[in-house]
Amino acid sequence: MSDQQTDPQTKKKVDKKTYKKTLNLPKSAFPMKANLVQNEPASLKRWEKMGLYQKLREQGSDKDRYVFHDGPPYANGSIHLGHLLNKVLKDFVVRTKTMAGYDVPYVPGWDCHGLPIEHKVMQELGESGDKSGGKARDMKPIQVRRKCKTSAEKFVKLQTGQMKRLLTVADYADPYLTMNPCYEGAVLEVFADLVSRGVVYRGLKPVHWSIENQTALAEAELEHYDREDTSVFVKFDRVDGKGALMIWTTTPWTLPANLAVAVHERHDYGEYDLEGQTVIVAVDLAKKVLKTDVEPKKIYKGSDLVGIEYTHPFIDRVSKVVAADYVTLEDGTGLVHTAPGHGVDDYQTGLREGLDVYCPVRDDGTFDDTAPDWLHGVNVWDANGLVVEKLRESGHLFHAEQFTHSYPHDWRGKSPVIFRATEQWFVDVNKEFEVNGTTGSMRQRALDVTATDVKFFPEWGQNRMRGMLDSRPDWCLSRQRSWGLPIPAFYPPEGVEGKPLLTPASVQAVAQLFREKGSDVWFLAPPEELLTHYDPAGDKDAPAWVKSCDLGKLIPGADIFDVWFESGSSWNAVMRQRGLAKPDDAASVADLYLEGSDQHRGWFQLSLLPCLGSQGKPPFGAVLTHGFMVAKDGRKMSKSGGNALDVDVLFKDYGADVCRWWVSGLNTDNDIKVDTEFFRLAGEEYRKVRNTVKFLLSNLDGFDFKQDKTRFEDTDATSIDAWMTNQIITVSDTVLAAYDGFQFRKAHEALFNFCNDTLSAVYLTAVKDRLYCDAPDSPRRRKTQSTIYRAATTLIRLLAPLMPHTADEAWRALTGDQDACVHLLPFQDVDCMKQIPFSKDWDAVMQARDAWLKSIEEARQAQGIDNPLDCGVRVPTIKEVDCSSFDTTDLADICGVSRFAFDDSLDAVAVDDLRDQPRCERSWKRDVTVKPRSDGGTLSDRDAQALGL
RNA sequence: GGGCUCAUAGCUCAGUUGGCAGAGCGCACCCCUGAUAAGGGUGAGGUCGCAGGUUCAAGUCCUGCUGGGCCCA
Repeated sequence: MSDQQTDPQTKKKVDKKTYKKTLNLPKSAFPMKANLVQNEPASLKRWEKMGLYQKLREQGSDKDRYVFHDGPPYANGSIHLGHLLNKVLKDFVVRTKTMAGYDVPYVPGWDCHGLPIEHKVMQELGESGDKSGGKARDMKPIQVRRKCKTSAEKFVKLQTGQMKRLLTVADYADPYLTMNPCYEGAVLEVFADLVSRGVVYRGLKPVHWSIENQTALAEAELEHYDREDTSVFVKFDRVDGKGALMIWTTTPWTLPANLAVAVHERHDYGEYDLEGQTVIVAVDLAKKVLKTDVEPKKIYKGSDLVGIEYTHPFIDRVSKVVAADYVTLEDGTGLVHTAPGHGVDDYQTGLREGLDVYCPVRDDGTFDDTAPDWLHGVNVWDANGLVVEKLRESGHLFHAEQFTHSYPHDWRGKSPVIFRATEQWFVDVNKEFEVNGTTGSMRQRALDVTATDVKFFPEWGQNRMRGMLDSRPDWCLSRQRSWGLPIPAFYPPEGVEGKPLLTPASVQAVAQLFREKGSDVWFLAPPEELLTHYDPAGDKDAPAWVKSCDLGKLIPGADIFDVWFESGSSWNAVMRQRGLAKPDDAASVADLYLEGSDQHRGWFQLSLLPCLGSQGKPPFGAVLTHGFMVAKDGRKMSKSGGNALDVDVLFKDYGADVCRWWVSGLNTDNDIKVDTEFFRLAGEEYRKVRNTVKFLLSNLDGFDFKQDKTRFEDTDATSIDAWMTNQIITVSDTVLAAYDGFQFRKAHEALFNFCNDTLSAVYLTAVKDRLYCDAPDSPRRRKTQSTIYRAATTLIRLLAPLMPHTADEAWRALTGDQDACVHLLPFQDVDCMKQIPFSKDWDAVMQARDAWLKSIEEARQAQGIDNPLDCGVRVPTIKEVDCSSFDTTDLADICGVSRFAFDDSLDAVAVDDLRDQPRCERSWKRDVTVKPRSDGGTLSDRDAQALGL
């Protein structure tokens, strides 16, 4: 623009520009645009280069330790939203406890063994076969295990990258993997402790059994196809001669193993006349079963029937009616044939009622010699017809029909499977044992610590845990698979009778070997080598046969552990082994476990039981749980439902700090609704916070806190800066208390309101005038900058656990030091700010401000005044407040007007139109001191002074 | 079917021991243009899932129901 211009319009613009150059406008290297997608990976690299995790450990060496233990996700697939939530919450804990002054080592881990990996590997190999030869089903366990290990390693690597991308701080250089030799050894040591307590036993349990492959199958190895079977209605004669009980079954071959009839205590049952005999059937099913409209002669509750005795239709045996709450009125007769050796429900009922787990069917699917003669050696499918014929002959068959239903089949052989009781290893949860001078069963100990020693967040976790402990059966530890930790049992050679070898010493011996060589050795080495560290002569617990037997003749068991036993021993395999646990005399091994609420039954309970068995105390002092992700409509989220969000896409679209900010704002106690819209909203909040931080920083340009900070005098108690300082103290106290109680949402809310309202809408808007227009080094401006500095240092540190990249970026801008790192610092100590005088009258003044603003708005609308700076206000004095001690410039600034005065004669706010008053060309205020100055401009005293006029 | 749990403004949620329904976002209207892909002000919005009950008084306590979620069966 040319200086030659003489047009008055243009000249005015030139003048404006001239004054603009004299202002102290905000200036900062901290950009408004975050560009998280590019800049977050750079932060990651910076932290890795400086060795942040190691530095924190060095700094923490003299601090109290907070023992937080990571539960291992399964090393399969990419991380999903549930992992994102879980890992971010854990990182909040790690970072807030660290900044609160604790040493918080945090070892991430992965669950590497187990069926899902083995299943997937088998499927991948199944059809085409492996290059090294042989199809999946012909592969040896060791070959399968090698494939599984490779798969687990691949996903550990993938997930590590994703978790790092979430900006979580953890010992990623040395994570724990449940398949590592030292981990495996440590699990067996826990097992050895349980063996020494006498709670490990071998018993019967029904499992899905493939007759074709003569093996147990897991749920995931089943495929369901339609199959035609004979369903039968059978009459069981009552011992008291008062008629019969009518049962229904689709598996007549299981009738030889019938040991009970189950009814529901609350259902109604009726006595009906049937072909001259009295039969009992559920009232609601009578018409369907009996195909008549007859009314019952008498009606009973199920509970009335419990205890009635009946005789087996073709075996000389008397059994009883029992109660079971799984009995429904959808199919059958409401009276359920119960064979504990052939069904899971039946088994549970049998356990409760003290029935035998009777299974007359052998591995090959044929009946053994405990079954009636006419069934010996007959396979179960052929037995169906024989049983029906037998019932028909004896008059116990009421009705039989062909019927098609969905039935489980072996996923490899495609043949139908059966339920069959097999021998498995169990932990007895009711057997009392002694440890550390206390006596009690695992169940009782678990209930006791749940009731008194362990804290639950939210509190209802306690009820949930108790309910599950109350009803849990013995823990079945064994699985018939390849990819897992072998149960180190040895069986006697053929021809030798005796219990398997499984003693504390023998388990310890194998533990030592696994530590040295890994559990693969179980599948490779001969038994005498597996027992290298074992001395039968020195083992008082060893079965007699072992002492006189060549160790090389022993038969190593083929079972592996339930993976839950492995992850449930992590308190030992990770925390104790690495010296990270609380002291031995502490009430728990770790302070905190934090997982989804599904883990009440899973990892929490299955860590609690082994730890109580081994150590006599719980693994955790507190249990923190979060809910599950659901779609926007509150429905379950799933890949197959097509409503799942991909975390990699979220990183790309929003960045980790925005995702983390979103998590911090959630109520995680219950279900969590997810939608991309919510990430967009979190992004908008993030920008608000970021921009507030930017504005703080940009008004500290050229300000050095050490040199330029201003002392507050007693008379400053009513200054706007004193008010702001008090707000800083309040938000710090609020947020730190929230962090301490894991209430991240509360911290999020307090931080957002602090940025959005306290800083942006009130304080920063009010002090803009003095920051821009006062002389750069004026005491008033320096006092405000001192306050802004205190706000920045406090706020950035409080934000650091939630948005580590952004806080770090802001911290480097604040200090001007590119090597500074906020994550090595504690939270700002605000106690020193409490020295600054503060007037309690501010509460009343700020409350009055709301009313003042409302009046100003109304007056502006009524009088057609656009700009609030064209207003002056006079307000009544506030009751119980020494109004004269307040600076009217501060009060004008918090209202955004040019003039402010208290006027005792008023009873309402008076708003004056100042448009006819001179306006300062520099500050745009219509102050009483505005007049023409020597430079030709019209300025207020303050502005003239700032310019040296 | 059972255990635990949830339902408050369009959205996300606060609502201690019963005592006049709150916040943020969004929306509407307005201002500012010296935080500018920013900033500020004002305002509208709710039969507290449904039906009973206890009480002077219920979002809050009790019972039942409906619809979600986790874990079991």
